[in-house]
Amino acid sequence: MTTVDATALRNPQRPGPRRQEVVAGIKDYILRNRLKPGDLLPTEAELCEAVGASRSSVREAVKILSALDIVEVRHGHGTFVGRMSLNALVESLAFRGLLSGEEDHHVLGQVVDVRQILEQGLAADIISVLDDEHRADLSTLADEMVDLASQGRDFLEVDRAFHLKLMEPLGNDLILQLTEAFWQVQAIVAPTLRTEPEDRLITAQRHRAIVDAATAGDPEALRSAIADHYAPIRTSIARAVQS
Amino acid sequence: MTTVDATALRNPQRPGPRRQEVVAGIKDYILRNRLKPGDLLPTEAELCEAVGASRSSVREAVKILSALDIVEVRHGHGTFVGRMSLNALVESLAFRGLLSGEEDHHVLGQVVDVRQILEQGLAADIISVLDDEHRADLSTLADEMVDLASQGRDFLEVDRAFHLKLMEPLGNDLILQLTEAFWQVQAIVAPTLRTEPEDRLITAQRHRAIVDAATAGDPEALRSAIADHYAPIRTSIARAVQS
DNA sequence: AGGAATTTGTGCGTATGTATC
DNA sequence: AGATACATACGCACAAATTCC
Repeated sequence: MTTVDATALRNPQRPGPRRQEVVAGIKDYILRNRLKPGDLLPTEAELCEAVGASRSSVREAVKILSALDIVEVRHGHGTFVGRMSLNALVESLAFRGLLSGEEDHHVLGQVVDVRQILEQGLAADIISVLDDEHRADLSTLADEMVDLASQGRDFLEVDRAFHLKLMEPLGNDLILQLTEAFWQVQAIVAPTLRTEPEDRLITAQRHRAIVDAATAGDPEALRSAIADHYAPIRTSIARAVQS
Repeated sequence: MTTVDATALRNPQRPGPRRQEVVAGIKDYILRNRLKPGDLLPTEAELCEAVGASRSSVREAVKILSALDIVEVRHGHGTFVGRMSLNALVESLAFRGLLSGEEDHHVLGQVVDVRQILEQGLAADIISVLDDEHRADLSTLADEMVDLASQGRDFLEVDRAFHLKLMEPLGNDLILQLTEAFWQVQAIVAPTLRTEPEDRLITAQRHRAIVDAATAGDPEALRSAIADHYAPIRTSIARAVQS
């Protein structure tokens, strides 16, 4: 036998375009066989035979599924079930932001809004699940950010780690991935703004304030600290819109 | 002349796979020419010539971009700039939910968590921007839901309209689209649960309570009403996990 | 109404690059 | 290092859908 049984893929006559039948067929195949991320799929040739379509159609369908991270293609190796990450959300939103940017940065502003809403909305939960270890980690990250910022260096990766660490103890993968996704969108779109070095230092220090408020256990103070943390980029956006 | 000038697409030697160069090239083309959603792109043949790739590669690249709704292909008509909706998020998340479902519904649970967090996190803002017209609309929708539920009929579309209406006055397109996206994911994944008719009636009535709390202008009461509204589906999920 | 032109959709054959054993 | 299996890329021919004359 080959890699897997590919005969369970055939689906009766569906009206739509060929390529979309293949997309649905591959999805059905994954569901029917209870495949998990990382599992191997049939080869292109086997998929062709199974669904009765040509390589072109199968390839285009696989490309659509890979764009959604439903499958993952490794050149010369095979096609595997993907991790269904939110990369597609990042790609789509980031491009929308780049397209609307350059003049009016309203998409970037909306992303900042959502990030703030999520973190503020979770303030009470964050406090209630925060333990000493996470608090220490956050504190270290905040200190690193202030150090880097005071040296005039950027602290992108530390900032990313901080916001992920803040959400981590909640134990909700989706929230973690949304946090990551919106952070990435902002990281891609924000460079179209010119940011003042002073603002960067202020932003770094505001992370320190977030840790302090969380440590104090005051949800209202934490919500304020989070809002303050996003204030510099909001003013940057407002400044860019005026000019 | 043809549709547009396609000669501004060429991009010098990039290391990656051919198809990905084409993806980047088409993105650059859209950005460089400041195209907006709905604008026409060059034909496949023109794109091939512009980027120096074969039609197969161009087509696969276009399919990737169409999966992200960055472009939209209309058979026999042409390729256009897409609306960059969050369909990709829905597809990816919904499939993840279907894959994890059938036994443990933890993805569905996380989606419910996020929906609740967003609505609760925005409770105060919702109250502060709510005007009489929106309140009346929400009230009508809630009544419709109770009517339908008491007749044993489903009220999917009304439910969708209600949650969108709740977010609408905030004036943030992204929040609106995220609300829509998560609602759709839940609508796709939730049918793998068997829901009791009683729960549906209770859910309908809880929308009435949300409107009342928002009208009263009490943020804390609104947050409670929102949490209560998601309680039935949470118990359905918990019940399914046990069995 | 009808048919030609344009554009995307599909199928197939072949050659090449790449990873694994 | 060689062999095998696989995805990648290219080019052409024809089908299907849409538009326009």
